[in-house]
Amino acid sequence: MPDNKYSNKSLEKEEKLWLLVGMGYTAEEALTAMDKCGPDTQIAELTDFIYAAELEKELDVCIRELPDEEDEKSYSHPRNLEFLSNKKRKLYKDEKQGSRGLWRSSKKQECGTERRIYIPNPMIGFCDPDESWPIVERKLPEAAKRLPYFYYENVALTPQGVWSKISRFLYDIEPEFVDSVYFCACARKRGYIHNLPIHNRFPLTPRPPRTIQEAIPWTKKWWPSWDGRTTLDCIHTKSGSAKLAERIRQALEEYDGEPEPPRHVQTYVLAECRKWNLVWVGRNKVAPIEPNEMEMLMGFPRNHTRGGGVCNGDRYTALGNSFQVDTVAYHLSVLKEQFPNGINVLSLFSGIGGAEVALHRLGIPLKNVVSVEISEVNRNIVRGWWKETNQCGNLIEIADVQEVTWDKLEQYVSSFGGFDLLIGGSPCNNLSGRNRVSRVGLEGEHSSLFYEYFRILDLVKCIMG
DNA sequence: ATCAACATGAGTTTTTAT
DNA sequence: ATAAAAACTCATGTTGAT
Repeated sequence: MPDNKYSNKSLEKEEKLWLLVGMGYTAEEALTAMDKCGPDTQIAELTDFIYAAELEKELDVCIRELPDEEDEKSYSHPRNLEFLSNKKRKLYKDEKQGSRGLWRSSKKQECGTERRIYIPNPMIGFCDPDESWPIVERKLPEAAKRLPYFYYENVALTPQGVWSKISRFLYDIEPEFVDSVYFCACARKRGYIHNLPIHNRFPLTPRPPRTIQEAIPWTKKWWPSWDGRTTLDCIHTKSGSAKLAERIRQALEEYDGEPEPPRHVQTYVLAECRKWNLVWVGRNKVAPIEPNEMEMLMGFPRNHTRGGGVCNGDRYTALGNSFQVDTVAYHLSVLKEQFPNGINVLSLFSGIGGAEVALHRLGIPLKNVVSVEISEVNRNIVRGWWKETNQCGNLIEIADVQEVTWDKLEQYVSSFGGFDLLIGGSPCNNLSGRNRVSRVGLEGEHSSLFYEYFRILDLVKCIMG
């Protein structure tokens, strides 16, 4: 019986080894890395180490083959070689900065085993939100059917190979890519990996507005005819500057006497409005949407993130990082008839409680919710909501995913009989297109916390049998 | 097939204000 | 000192033309 597999220190090593082998490394590579890096090294660091070793081996091959190599496009082109050397140096100097892009592209040709993930267009997911029946039949792998229900989320448009890797970890389940613009008035292109049934889904009611004009009607008065937007782009964590709004106002005022500004001014203004999700709040006046409006668009109750010492900057950050509630609730709606007496939830990277709010709005009673969230401000928001909505169940708060250990989980499972749903989206900082500085992929400083999601899912699976 | 032009991001770093 | 505002950014996929 593998009951105590994780409970003592010497066997933690076995878990890490198993994890790394699951990631596609050889046992030899994994053992060497664990040997050299020490027993307390995190998975992301170990993968970086293996990557660096791999790269060095590749480099040696390149250098040896250089005299014969004439092809300009080859990796042994002097410029690329210089790049590789820099990269290698950088990796050894700063192990956090590991980017696997090059490794993937050169490796792919070699073995060609990486399953390609196709992102659908339109990004509608498995079901049309106006129907309860799937538009595609999906075959869930057998292993995935034996797990507790889980739901994982991240940005859809990642660097290459990220989703195929996430999918490989999460039991080869095909991601469901959905743009929340089919549920509300703002875009939100996200991928979801889950083992929930997909028949008999239903949307939250009332259905949220689907256009800017319905969602923020008072902007209609000032909306110029040449701004054809009917929906907003993705809501993110920062808002446009007042200086920009001022520049736009000045650019437009020059043409006040004319029916509309010239083409090039329209193009400039529209590009900035799209980039920063600006709306029309007065004559020639644009402004970023406000936190209350973001709450409404994202499906949260009014003032969900307001008050209790939460400043505006925190509200923008928290809301920009959150689930779109209607979208997630549509996927979770299938749980309602299965759990009429309520569910136990393990919520990782909870943020402002998008999952909890979605379940609550579906009318699914929350029995025990273990909520893991690093930000104190966000934990306060969730706790405030929990009290305000008079929840009958227990809310257990944990600050750091690393504190979620075998012992703690086993204790929860024995006290309330197991988790019915594990839900969460791991950080996308190193995956998002907004990031021009450290979009280094899944192994990045923040995004590698995905492996914590996987670790905890795997623990829950083992504990619950 | 190939290519350029275009659309689109749950961001990070530096400077300024309080 | 900390918080807000402003400045600074590019990989990736689509489209439509040769």
